[in-house]
Parts: sequence; structure tokens; C-alpha cells
Amino acid sequence: MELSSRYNPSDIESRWYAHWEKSGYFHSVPDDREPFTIVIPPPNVTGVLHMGHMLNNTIQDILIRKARLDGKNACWVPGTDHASIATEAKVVRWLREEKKLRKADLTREQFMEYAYQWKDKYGGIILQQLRRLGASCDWSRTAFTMDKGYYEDCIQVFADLFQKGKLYRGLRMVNWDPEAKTVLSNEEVLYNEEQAQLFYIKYLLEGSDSEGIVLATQRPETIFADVAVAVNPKDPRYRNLVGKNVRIPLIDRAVPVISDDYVDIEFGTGALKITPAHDPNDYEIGQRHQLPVIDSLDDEGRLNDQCAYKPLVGLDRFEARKRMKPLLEESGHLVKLEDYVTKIGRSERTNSVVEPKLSLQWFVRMSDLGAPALKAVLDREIQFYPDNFQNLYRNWMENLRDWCISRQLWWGQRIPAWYLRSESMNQETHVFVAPNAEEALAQARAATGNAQLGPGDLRQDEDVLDTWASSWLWPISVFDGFRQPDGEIRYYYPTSVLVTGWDIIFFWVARMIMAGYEYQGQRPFRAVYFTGMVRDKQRRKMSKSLGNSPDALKLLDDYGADSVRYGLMSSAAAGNDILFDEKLCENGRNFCNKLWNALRLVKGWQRSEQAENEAEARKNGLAVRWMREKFKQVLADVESDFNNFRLSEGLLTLYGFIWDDFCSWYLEMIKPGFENPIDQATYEATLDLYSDLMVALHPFMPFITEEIWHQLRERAPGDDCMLQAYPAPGQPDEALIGQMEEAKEVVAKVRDLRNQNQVKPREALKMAVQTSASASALFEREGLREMVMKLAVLSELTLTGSEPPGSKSFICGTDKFYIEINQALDVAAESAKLQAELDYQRGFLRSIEAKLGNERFVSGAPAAVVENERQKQADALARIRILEESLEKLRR
RNA sequence: GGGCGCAUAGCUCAGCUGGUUCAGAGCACCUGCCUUACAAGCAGGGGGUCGGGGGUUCGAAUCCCUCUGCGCCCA
Repeated sequence: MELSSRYNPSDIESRWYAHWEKSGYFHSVPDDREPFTIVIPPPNVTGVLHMGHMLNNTIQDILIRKARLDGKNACWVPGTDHASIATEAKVVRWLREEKKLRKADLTREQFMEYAYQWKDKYGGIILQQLRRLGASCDWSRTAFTMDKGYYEDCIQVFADLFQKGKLYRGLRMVNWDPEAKTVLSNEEVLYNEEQAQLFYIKYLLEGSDSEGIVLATQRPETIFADVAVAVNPKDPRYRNLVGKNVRIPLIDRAVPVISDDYVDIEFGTGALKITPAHDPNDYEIGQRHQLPVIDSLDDEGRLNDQCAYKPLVGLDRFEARKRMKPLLEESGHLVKLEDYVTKIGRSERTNSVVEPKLSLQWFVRMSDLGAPALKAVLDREIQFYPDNFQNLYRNWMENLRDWCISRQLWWGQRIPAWYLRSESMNQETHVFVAPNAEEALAQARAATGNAQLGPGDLRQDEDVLDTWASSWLWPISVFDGFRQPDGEIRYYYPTSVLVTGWDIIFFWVARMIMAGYEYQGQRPFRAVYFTGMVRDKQRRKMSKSLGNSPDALKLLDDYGADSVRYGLMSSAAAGNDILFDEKLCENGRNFCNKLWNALRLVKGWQRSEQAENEAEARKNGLAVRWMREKFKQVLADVESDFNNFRLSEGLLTLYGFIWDDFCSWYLEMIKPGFENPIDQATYEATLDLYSDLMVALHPFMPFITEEIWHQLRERAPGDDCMLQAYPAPGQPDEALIGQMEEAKEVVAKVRDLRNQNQVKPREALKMAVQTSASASALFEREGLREMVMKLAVLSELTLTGSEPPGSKSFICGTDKFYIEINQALDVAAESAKLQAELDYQRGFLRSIEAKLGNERFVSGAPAAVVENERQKQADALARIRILEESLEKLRR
């Protein structure tokens, strides 16, 4: 069989994925094993795979595959989120472009039908793309937040919360997107600095033509909705005006001057116009002072007829703002205009300027729900990784605001609230909340005492639920926990870990925790692993509009999934942003290639029954023993990395072990000479080791490990890498590992010496070691001498009592080695080198002796630490002695 | 304005509960190699008084305070 010298992932990846999926390896059913459950953070049904998804899902796949190899019943539930606002926007565009239809011309039912059509046709592409990445999701469990069952769960929960008094309808200041004509959550509003103008406007005192108060505003068109002017009570400039009235320019309406601590003396003129309907702070001030509310904007952001200045009614707020300038100038109220930079909130979706607006909306009362959710995290019943995200969480949870869950859209779960048609939309005194229209009607009949009421007398709320008000039920609903409370949910819940970006810690994580305690009485997950954001090299968040995001699928095509996974993971400590560079994928590709070529090497060997000679057998035996012991140590590290979710560390540990220890050292140790065979025992041990390495690496790089696993040996059907038992750490032989480290150092020193003296790597050299207890101990280790001779390319390695003539020396540990090199010695250079080393060692010794001379150290520090210092002292003394002797000889 | 976090090699970052087996990794750089697994490679090397200052301690990159410079969240 001929293997290419480069690893080619493309056909291998699709072949193994199909095999795993077809074999049902991803599928989970409850059994008596320990469950390990992850629910995917559902991507938008409109989404396509991007870097963030790849990072996030790679991590989940690593955890799931590891759990599977650990013998747990691993269940990874995939699915998508209906993403009401994003999807509705897509559907509207699709209708316009493809079907020549406008939303306004459709009934709600028609629109929904089209929307589901769109979803079936275009939605969920991302789930296909996740397969390319290697994601081992249980696809038979694919869930969607608008599935019938899921939809019903949301409705039930709404009705339930209402009944429990944890949900209410109220008039609140909300973020209004005048373009999408919907409420936005705080999290959906993006604030950025923009250039604006401050209008300094003079409000004249009632009964005066000149005296008045100047205030600064960035939104002059809102002055018609002003109900007061506020100043700080500590501000001496205005103290005499408090309690008097001033007149609003152009309309001459009188409003009081009030005093309130909120006002910033430094900002503008220190006087603040109060417009409760259009500013959250003003609203609060208005409430405090029992001021009226004048709402002068309509749903599309135009001045409405509440605006007392009629010429501007019907104009968009920005157009009105433009016209205010000449109007105020002409009337003599404009004192000055000032450019300034301020943070403007824009809708994440439509980018239009968000207007604070008073509106009747549905709210979830957060006080009750928040308490157990906060406690769970503070008590570490839910452990965050990294831990310090607790602070961010606590900060938010301690300042909870009620959650506005209604959205003025169609695509979503329609709010199950009904009103009487006979009552005005803004003045409903009756609200009936029920899981369905029939129950609502029954409620209505009971409440009104009118048994004649029919379905036609009720009108259902037009709004739908915020998407997060459906996805917060995800860990429960995907296991059908509401309708089958004693079913699978008992086995899979609480889930093991949630993997998500820290940017949705409030949106989603906090709310899932609340729902978990409210509806299951326990945490939804034991741990939360927060991923960082994937950014470009300039630290910019990757975004479509910047065009700085690499095409995820192209990366997978170019490098293969394993390489991309490696690239993402190798620099992704939990919670840390990753600065993505394609270079990282190159590293992954190189690693794949390394693995592949190690396979080619091993597969290319001829075998013989027995080793060629005793020396060879000893050397190979040592190599195998060392590899096994070191592997145990590495596995212990990897295990601990997994337990602490330090996945990046774990991967790099394995990478180093495979590349350096296995390829560069072990394979070189046992590699037979040109056209020589390797003994069967070493060969078999190598295949076993290599196979175990593949299992250990499998969670990170599933495809190439599966391929190599099968290339190494003929395997029975179903004997796949993915289903093996993860290799167990065990107690390593530290002494052996330590001695091998020393031996490796000796080899490296010889190589260095060759380099410095321009001796060809393959020219065999004679080496001698100064006789000493430590040297004897080292070289008594069976096979070690042969190993050093092979790797350092030595023709002789002996212990000696005296320095061989014409040799160069080096020190390793406390031992002195001599290499015979037929070159003239540069005495000056050599002694300078030795002198420098001697100076260093003397300084080193001084620092240790200072420490040991300190009574408080010797008595205060743990015995082991003191002992360690004594050992270092002895070693330093030995080295100094050797150096001094060498110097002396040189000078002679 | 309130809160959180970060400053370690040219770059990107590790460094968990204070003790030279912690001053590391990868990339970049320098030197030498097309050695019959791999030049997407091999062998070797240089480079940081761990942002400044102060403190606690026998001992601090690691704990505390402070200054400086960044970043993020909330308002």
C-alpha cells in the first residue's frame, strides 16, 4: 500500500462522518450508564456557519467525544432558534423579492404559512454545516423553538407565570425601533459615539420677556412634550427660579422649574428639560414629581397630534429636528449650537435610531425568579468557567429589571392573552390569559357575567414572545420535560455543561437558570463554559458588515476539519477572545501531516522475529517503557485539563507529547537502520502506543485519528477509534522519566557541540564520561547507553577517570562529558566560555547560600523546600569544581 | 458616574492553591541541514530585571495597596 507524503483530509472526513452517523454512534437513549448531556446553544434558523459557531461547537464536540470515550452515555442535542426578528425580516424580504408580496397585504395566518415554508426551504443550513466540522450531535433529537410541542410549552409557561403573578402587563419605557416597529431589549440596542449637535434654547420666565433659563438638548423637537425644567438643588445659579414657571418656546405652554438631584450641574447649562415620554431618566423624574406625560411620537417615529406645534405634526423626528433650527432662530430662542459627540443607541437589526417610548407591554417580574438563579451561581452549584464571570453575572442579577417579553412581530409564539372587543385598545380593563381561546372565553364569561359572549367578542393580543422567552426553556423543552415530566428529562436533566459565548450571559444563560429552578426545581446545567469572541488580528469582532470573517466552509475545504479545530482550540483558553489567524489552521495542518508521516514511517518497516542483537533489544525495551511511563504522566495532565475545562492546554499537552516525545525521540530511538527490520515486539508495542495516542487525541481531531486508527491495524467491524475507552493515566515511573530527561539533555548537548564545531550530524564520535556515582547510575539504566549512542551518533561511550587528549567537554547536571574532536582547541575562547559559566554558577551558589544562611528560611520553610535548596547547593558546588578543574587544565 | 477585568519574549498568549524542575508555549527571528516518515520538515540557538512604585513574607510574575495605560459591562 502506498501512502501519500501529505495528508489529504477531504475524502477521509466525509467517509468517516457518514460511517459514524450511519452506525448510530451519535444516538443516545437512556440506559444505566452515567449520562453526559449538552444542549446546543441553538443557532438562528437563518444562520450560516461562522467562526463563532465553529469555536463553540468544536468545544462541545470535544467534551461530548471525551465523555463517550470515558464510557458515559453522551447526548448532544442539536437544534435551531426561530430568531423572531431576524427571521421575520428575511421572510419579508423573500416575500417581496420572490413572491412579489408585501407583509401588509397578508393576513397573519398567510404570513405564518409562508414563514414556515421559508424555514423548511432555507432554514437550518447550519445544521448541515456542523456535520462538516465533525459535530457528533444526536440528529434524531433536532429541535426547533417553533416546533408544535415547543410552541405549546412557551404558551403554557406564559399562562402559568401570569397565574402565579410573575407576569404582568404594564406601561413602561421601552426601546422602540421605529423602523421595525417593535420593542427591543436593552441588549438589542447598540450604543456608539456619533456626532450630534447640542441646541442651547432659552425658556423665558413666565411674565418676563428677557429673564429665563437656558438649557441644552440634543433633541429639540421633543420640547413640545416637555412638562418641566429641572435643576440641581445645589446649583446656586437657579435657586431663585425653582418653583416658578417657564414657557416652552413656539407654543408658550408654561411648565414648572423643579429641583432634582439627578441633574448634572456640569452638563450643558445645568438645566434639564423634562420629557417623560421620551427619556427613561426624565420618566423617572416625572414619576417622582407627579408630572404628566405627553407622548408626542407615533410608532414610526413621526411627531403625532399630541405635539402642540401643528406645523411639525406628521414629520419624522429627524426632519422635525432640522426644521427646529430656523424656527428657534427666528423666534429668538436659540442661544447657540454646539457640536458634540454622544452615544446614540441604534437597533441591532435595522440600525435605526432607537427611541425611548412609553408602551403597554408584557413583563416578567424578575424579583422572584432572580433570587434562586443568583444563589445557584454564587454557591457554585452552577460552576462558571472561567470562574470570574460570576462577577459579571452577579452584577447583573443584583440589578435586575423586569423583562419585557412582548415583541410586535408575527413570527413567534403569539401571546395567549385575550381582550374584549368592546373595550378600547388602550383602556382594557379585562385581560384573559389562558393556554387557548376556549379557556379565555370561559374566563371572559365568568368575569363579565355575560354567558352570551362568543369567540367573536374576544380579540387576541397581536404580539409574540421575545425569542429569549422561548429559548430559556431549551434545556427542559428539548427533553419534553413539560409534557412528559417523568420521561427522558429525569435521565438527561440537569445537563452536564453549557458552552456559550459570554455575550449572552444575560440574554440566555441567566434566564435558562431562572426557568430551570422555576420549572424543574433545579439547575439546568452543572457548569457553564464561556467561550471568547473570535476576533480578527486587529481585535475587531468578526462581522459580516466588516467582511473580516473568513469563510468558515472555505477554511474547512482548504485545511480540513481537524486542522481548523486545532487552529481554533490551540489559542482558545476559556473566556478569552481569540485573535483568529489562518496561520493557526496551518499549524493544525502541519500537525496532521506530522501524524500522517509517522504512520507512513511505522507502516513502512520490515519486521523480524527477534532484535538484531542484545543492545538493540535493550535500547528498544527502554524506549517502549519510557513512552508508556511518560504517556501515563501526560494522560494525568490531560485528565486534569479536561476536569477544569482547560481544553486548549490539554490539546497542546498532547501535541507536544506526540510531536516531540513520540515522533522526535521515541520513533528515532527505535527506528531501524537502513533496510533493516524492526523486532516484532517493539513493532507491536509501537502500534499499541500509536493507537492509544489516537484515542487520546480523538476528541480534538476526530477524523485523522479515526483514519490512522484503522490504518495501523486491521480492525473488526465496529472497532472504531470513536468508541474506544480513553487511555487511563496510572502511576508513572518518575525515576525512569527523570533519567530519560537527563539522557536527552546529554544528546542535545552533543548535537550542540557538533553544530558549534561544524561536525557533520552523521559523523560518529567518541564520547567519554567522567566517572562518578551519578554517571554510573545514569548509564546503568538498561538500554540507556545504547539509546544515547544511537541518537547522539557515537561510536564509543565509556566512563573514564581522565580527560582524553584532544577532546572538548561539556557539563550536564553534575557530570562532565568529553567528546573527541580532531580540531585544534581555541584556548582563549574556550576559557572565556568556561569562565562565564563559572561566574554564573558562583552567583547562583551565593544566592542559595544566602537563603540557607537565613535562619528564618531554614526554620520557616517546609522541609522539602529546604532540602531542595541543599541539593541545589551540592549540585552547584560540584559544577563549580568541574569548571575550575577544566579551567586549570586549559591554562596549563 | 457604578462595576469587572487585563498589562509576562518582536507577535498571540499559558503560568491552577506564593518556593529556579516557572520565567514557559506557538508563531516570528538567527545558524546548520533537500539525513531513504515529514522542507507543511530535521538539529541547534538568541531573546523577557513578568507595566511603574510601595508593602506583606525567610521567599512574589503569583497576595495587598497605589500610579499609569488599555479593554469590557452597566448607567
